[in-house]
Amino acid sequence: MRAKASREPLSRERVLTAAVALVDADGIAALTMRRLAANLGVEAMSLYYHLPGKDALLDGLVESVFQEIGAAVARLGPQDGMDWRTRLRQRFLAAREVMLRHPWAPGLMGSRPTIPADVYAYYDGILGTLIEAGFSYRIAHRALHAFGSLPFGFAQEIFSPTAAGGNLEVEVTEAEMAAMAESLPHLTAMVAAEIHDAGDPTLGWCDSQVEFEFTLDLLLDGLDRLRRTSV
Amino acid sequence: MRAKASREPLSRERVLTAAVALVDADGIAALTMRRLAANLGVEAMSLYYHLPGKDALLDGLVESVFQEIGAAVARLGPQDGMDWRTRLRQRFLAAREVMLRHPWAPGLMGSRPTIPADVYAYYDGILGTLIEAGFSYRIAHRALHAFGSLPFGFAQEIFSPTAAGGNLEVEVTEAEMAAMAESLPHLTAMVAAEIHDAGDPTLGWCDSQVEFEFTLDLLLDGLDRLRRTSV
DNA sequence: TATGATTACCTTACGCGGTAAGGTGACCGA
DNA sequence: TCGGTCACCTTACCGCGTAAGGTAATCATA
Repeated sequence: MRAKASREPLSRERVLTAAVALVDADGIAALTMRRLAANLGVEAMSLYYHLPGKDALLDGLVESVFQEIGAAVARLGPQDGMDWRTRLRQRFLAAREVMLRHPWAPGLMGSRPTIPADVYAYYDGILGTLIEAGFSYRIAHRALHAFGSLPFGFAQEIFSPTAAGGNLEVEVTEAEMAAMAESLPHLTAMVAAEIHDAGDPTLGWCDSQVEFEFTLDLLLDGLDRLRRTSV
Repeated sequence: MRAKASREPLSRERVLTAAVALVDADGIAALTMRRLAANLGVEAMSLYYHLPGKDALLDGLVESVFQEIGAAVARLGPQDGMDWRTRLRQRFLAAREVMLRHPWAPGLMGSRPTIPADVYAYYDGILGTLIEAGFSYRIAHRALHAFGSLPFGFAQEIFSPTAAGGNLEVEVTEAEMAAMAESLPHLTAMVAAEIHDAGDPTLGWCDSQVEFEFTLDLLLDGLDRLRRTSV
């Protein structure tokens, strides 16, 4: 603790923390060098002393999220006795909780051209679990692909209203409803059958915890069956 | 055919066609109003007569891709005799061929806040196939979510090098390789076991036709099993 | 045939974005 | 004491999307 720290000096870490806070609060579009600097009580160009540029800032954001996932997974503790399904399930669900705190993360990750080093380590752990469970490398490799974005705690929905903060509330008149029922008979029937009474606003469009776990288990079941038949 | 068309007039369609061509050639980042206009032999502001703005242009790009998918699916012809699995499989694979022609499309779709109307119609067809096959609306609904991006012909990979045209060729020294083997034992073992000798450059990272079909069949198998047991 | 409206495109200009270049003062080891 | 490094700032540039308004050709109508 400094005696008279008239202002705490900047650092890559402080910049990234502020950036995460800014994006959590106002969305990814609000993240500009000038605005981030202002939030830190500094001029825009000062950020360049700690980060090479905007791209590095975005990469740093992704890095932060993965560190948060890493910490969440670490908090699960040792999982020696568990079977592979439970272990992967816990991992993915832990990651999901992190993503729910940062709805902008999926979209950002998808738009980044580089893969953070942490991700490789993360995947290595998943792969280790699969191999240990008796999967061949070939099947394990395909399993990783099949999982897609589940290891990161979200099911990738193509159009995620959260991305741009768009309003989900679409106003539908009665006439439009009737037209919809005609042109989209199955969808309207499904909505009617499900009613799908709102509730938990989660990640993407309609991506609730239930959907997430359904997909997860569907894949885990299928893989387990493969494992038992083909060794 | 006009007698002396000194210059074919612009139109929303012509603009979108040029935009698709531009993005196919130079990537999504190269799509600016000025550059697109220049390609059409016109000033930037002239585009605004045919499109409200850049967002509408991007929406138009997505729309174009979906129309291409629609056309590809239509070319499959009537599928009356087929079972549901084959029908969905054909649909998804047809969509995939379109996506392979436009590698920028997945990323663009993911970043758009709105859902084109065509998509609803497309999903309605898929849903109809599922219901006809005997699925309940509940399971069919979950199946739609489980499919994720497969109906659009791509498996969503989190980090797609195609998005920003990043170079995949990572140079790895021998020392780095050794360090990797230590920190990522399973991944290096898998790569060694698979060798995975390059070949077909497709959509995302390592997303080859084989991976795509593996995931697809894994989900279809799992759903079929659900269908037989629960109904 | 004259004229006013409409169409399709252009000119100018603004604010905001990232960032290159180069300063400036505080601190620090020699 | 004094050069050097550190941490931050000032200024400026270019490219972006686009608001506001202009203009020439075309067309409908009287």
